[in-house]
Amino acid sequence: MSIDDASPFSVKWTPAISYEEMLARSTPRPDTRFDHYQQHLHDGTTEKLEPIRMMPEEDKPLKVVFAKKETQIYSIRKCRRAPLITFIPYSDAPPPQLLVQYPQFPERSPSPAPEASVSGLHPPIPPDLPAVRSPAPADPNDITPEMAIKILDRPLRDESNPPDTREIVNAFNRWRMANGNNAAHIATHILGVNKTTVRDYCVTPQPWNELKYEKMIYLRMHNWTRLSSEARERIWEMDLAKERAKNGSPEKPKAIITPLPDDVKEMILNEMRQAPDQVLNEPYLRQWAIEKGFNYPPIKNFHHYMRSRIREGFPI
DNA sequence: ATCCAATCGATCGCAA
DNA sequence: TTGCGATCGATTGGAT
Repeated sequence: MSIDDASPFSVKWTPAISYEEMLARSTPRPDTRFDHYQQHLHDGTTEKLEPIRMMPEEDKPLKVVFAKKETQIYSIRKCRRAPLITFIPYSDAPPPQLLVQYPQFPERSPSPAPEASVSGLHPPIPPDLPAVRSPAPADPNDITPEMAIKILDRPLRDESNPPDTREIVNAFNRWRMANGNNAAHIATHILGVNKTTVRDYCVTPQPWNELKYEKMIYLRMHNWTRLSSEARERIWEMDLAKERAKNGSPEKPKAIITPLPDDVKEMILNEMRQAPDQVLNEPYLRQWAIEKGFNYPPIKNFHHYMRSRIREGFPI
């Protein structure tokens, strides 16, 4: 199947397999489901394009955005008059295999905001705001990188009634798995941190009121998932890493070092002693942190640090 | 000055 | 072959 189009790039797109076939594969690597797409250039050569996301929207054709690695982003939005991908009904549910990688967190019981927990006196406050309106302009095309930063960093309207961070992570993971899960781009440009850091903070999201400076990561996730898909589409193509590095951009919040309590350190060392020859791998540590109710990143750090000490001959 | 929490980023092995 | 998660050394800098 090939489709002629009148896009600004004047290319022809050749999907090698159908979308249904791609879905049937149910691969846990959604970003590779389109890896057979290529563009045919005027000079007769072809170039493989890497898909970077899918944009499912109700009652609309599926949008797929391609990127030619490290060069230019091609967006189907730019060539609406001739959709490059045939109309495909998109099921909202990601393939089940994807959920295995990002298990849903159980709902946390009532809001942990202690100072605002006077129930019965007031009607229930609606959970935060419905969608990010301001400072986003009506037309997403008007969003500038500077505005995008502000949109993503927009504080909660009501800090005393914070969202459940587990719901934030769930929503964010649903979005990323349904949209190609380009982890590196999401982390670097949308959230402004390394992808390893994002993964670590998605393991055991702490209650909003207990978050320190890393609140920024969850806030950006929160704001991102609540944007209109048009605004997301627009912001996605921006180099926000560059924008954040600019002079005048809001400074990255400084880390607040919180030493692990000694008893927690001792528990980790015990885990390590129980399997002296074996590597305590990250999936195990993650599960352990979840079960114990500890925040994962410091757990991982301490374990990592102790392992290097042990290699240097430090006894445990 | 030292410890080590927080973060980054290069590299590896695996699965598709 | 490719991209991902996992691994782990390196770096930064907060806390004492």
